[in-house]
Amino acid sequence: MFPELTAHIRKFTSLPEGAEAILADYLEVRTCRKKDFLLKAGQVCNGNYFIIKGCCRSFMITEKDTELINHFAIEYWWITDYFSLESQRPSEYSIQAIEDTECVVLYRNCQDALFEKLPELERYFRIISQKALAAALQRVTYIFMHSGEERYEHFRQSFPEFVQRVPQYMLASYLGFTPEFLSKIRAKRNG
Amino acid sequence: MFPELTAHIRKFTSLPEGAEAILADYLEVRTCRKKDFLLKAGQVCNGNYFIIKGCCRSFMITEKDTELINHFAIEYWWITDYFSLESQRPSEYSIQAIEDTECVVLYRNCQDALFEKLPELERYFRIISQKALAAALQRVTYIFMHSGEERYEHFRQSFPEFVQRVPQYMLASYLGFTPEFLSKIRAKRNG
DNA sequence: CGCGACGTTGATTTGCCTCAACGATTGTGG
DNA sequence: CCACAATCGTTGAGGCAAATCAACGTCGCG
Repeated sequence: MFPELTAHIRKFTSLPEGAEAILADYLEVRTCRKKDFLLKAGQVCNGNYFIIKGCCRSFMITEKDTELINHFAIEYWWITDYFSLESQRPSEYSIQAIEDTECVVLYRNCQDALFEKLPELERYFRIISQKALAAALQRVTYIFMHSGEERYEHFRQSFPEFVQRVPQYMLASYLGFTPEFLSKIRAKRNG
Repeated sequence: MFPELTAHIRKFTSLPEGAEAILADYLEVRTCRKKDFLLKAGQVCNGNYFIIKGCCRSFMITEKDTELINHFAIEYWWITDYFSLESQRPSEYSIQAIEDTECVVLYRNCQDALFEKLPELERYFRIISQKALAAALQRVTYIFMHSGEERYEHFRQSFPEFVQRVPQYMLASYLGFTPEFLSKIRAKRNG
């Protein structure tokens, strides 16, 4: 049913016979077009989204009315706001497709029942959350240790294909500086 | 056996009869004095530490030979390096007590067996990891949205008692600026 | 075609760092 | 118990990375 997702789960834990059928009962596929929102700031987040094809971003609006991207997700990544999802309080973030996107949704109101039927998923989400947490902590230290130019260079070398997929102003936002500054970095490299 | 820990677990999930006895089989208490290391950079991290009393920090050494703190933990917080713990590869971080500290240790080589006996712990660690992940992502956006002065002010108001517990140069490191700069912020507030 | 979104470039400003010198406090060995 | 060193915090001068603001070129799309 969801071959990409089950393959991803099996990277981290085993699944019993018949797991696919159970997953099919509790998960949904959702498609959305570029610029559609999976979550709008102010709403309660009610789903966790696993990208099969496409690309999404999570961002918030700053006091100065500019967007600040705190997360991208491409194929085989989950994206959600865990704060809002678990507390069921309004989210400060929006999640938006930046390409036409197809994803598997685990809705919050199905989650507990699914975990009861398939306890291996607790383990799966524990492991990927711990990995994501380690990466997020690492990101903070990386930000403090390196200049904007170094961060861009590092990101470009780590995800060369991804840099082509998103507009520059989004990259700049994710990396924590202005589009003008990114433009100047690029000019210097090529000059 | 570990009343602080079981109370913490029960905040997030239920525990069966006899859970305390099982936990007692798999967990250890460890005490260490100020400046002792729970993990040194270069070693493989083999435990996850739940602080009962005291305070620890996790930090790395930058290229310029200065410390960069990426995490504090006080009473009822877990601290570890999940990257090293799960991959069993050498850690880039050190974890050190900054007060005399007493903690409960879950060693990596006991973890799987314990989770098998007490599957509720998978759920517990999933939930607290997701919360910590949300907080870490939030921290990045907060860093990008606010000046050093605003970050200090926000931290001070959020954790007034904690600001008293740690030396200023550690706070400055955690907040991502120099001790000199923190000193100037404080001078301005009091002036 | 014309408008809005995106990227570029330059001039100016600013938040924070670096370096250096100097008190205050702590702790440690003689 | 004192002397001295090490650690920690403060203050000031000068410098740099990156922001801000503004103007302009280009492309895609309704």
